[in-house]
Amino acid sequence: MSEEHLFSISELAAMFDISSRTIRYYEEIGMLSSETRESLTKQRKYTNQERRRLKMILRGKKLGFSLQEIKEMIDLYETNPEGVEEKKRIIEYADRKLHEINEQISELQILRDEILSYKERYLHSKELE
Amino acid sequence: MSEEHLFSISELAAMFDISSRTIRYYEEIGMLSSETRESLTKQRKYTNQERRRLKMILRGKKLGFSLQEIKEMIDLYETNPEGVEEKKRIIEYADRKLHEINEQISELQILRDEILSYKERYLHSKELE
DNA sequence: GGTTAAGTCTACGTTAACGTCAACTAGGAG
DNA sequence: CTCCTAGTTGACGTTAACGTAGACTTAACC
Repeated sequence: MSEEHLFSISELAAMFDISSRTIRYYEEIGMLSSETRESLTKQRKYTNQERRRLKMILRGKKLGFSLQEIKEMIDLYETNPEGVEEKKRIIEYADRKLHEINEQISELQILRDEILSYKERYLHSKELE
Repeated sequence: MSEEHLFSISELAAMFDISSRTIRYYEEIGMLSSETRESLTKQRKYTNQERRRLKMILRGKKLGFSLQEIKEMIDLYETNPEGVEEKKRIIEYADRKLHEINEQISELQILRDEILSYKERYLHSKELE
């Protein structure tokens, strides 16, 4: 519809501060598709859709998930399921992930509080100043 | 002081559901010390202190930190610093980590909300039932 | 006293997630 | 036409975080 801007590989790389190789690697393992190749040049072109996908991947990485886990999540996210069985499977997967994430959040909060109280104890020991 | 129970390597491994090799590896790279070796047998023995250290390492891993990052944090945690300069350095490090952790928490919350709303949309599409 | 269990050390193997390099192509800029 | 830039496809290299296998020791059990 809209005049969709297409990104080159190095544009995307610069945008997210990663290497082109990384992007090609994600394609290699099926996490990104460069549907749109400049037919003559064979150069990869990325849509906004693909850019968002990449962003999701990188967020996942920042959160400590492996590329495989991220792939599962995104694939699920983009599949629309056939039949009740698969729907159930997806819901269960989502619930498992939600549980994981909640645990991760509360452990991070604990860690944060530990660091905070450590820092406080630390600031109040003025022997050296 | 107290009759401290000493753990064997496989006790610890079972306790945290990891391999003995993993524990030896952590020692190899200086993240764990088996101070106390059974002098005759040369077998590693771990104190409660070491057990807690291991627990911290595994928590760090669950949260997506690399062993190196975890090492830095724990080392800092267990160092008591010499001089004002080092104190400042440690406080700054703590603040950076706190910032990182807060970001990670809020990104996880966003991810959680996304999954939740995805799941909701999903549950309310009854076409297939 | 022979076997089994638990541990030790050395050392090579493995997987994920890229880095790096070489050889090639296609499109402008001068 | 020549050079430069940006991109392409192999293919081999690298690092973290262990796995695995072999050869040996010590304690324990029958």
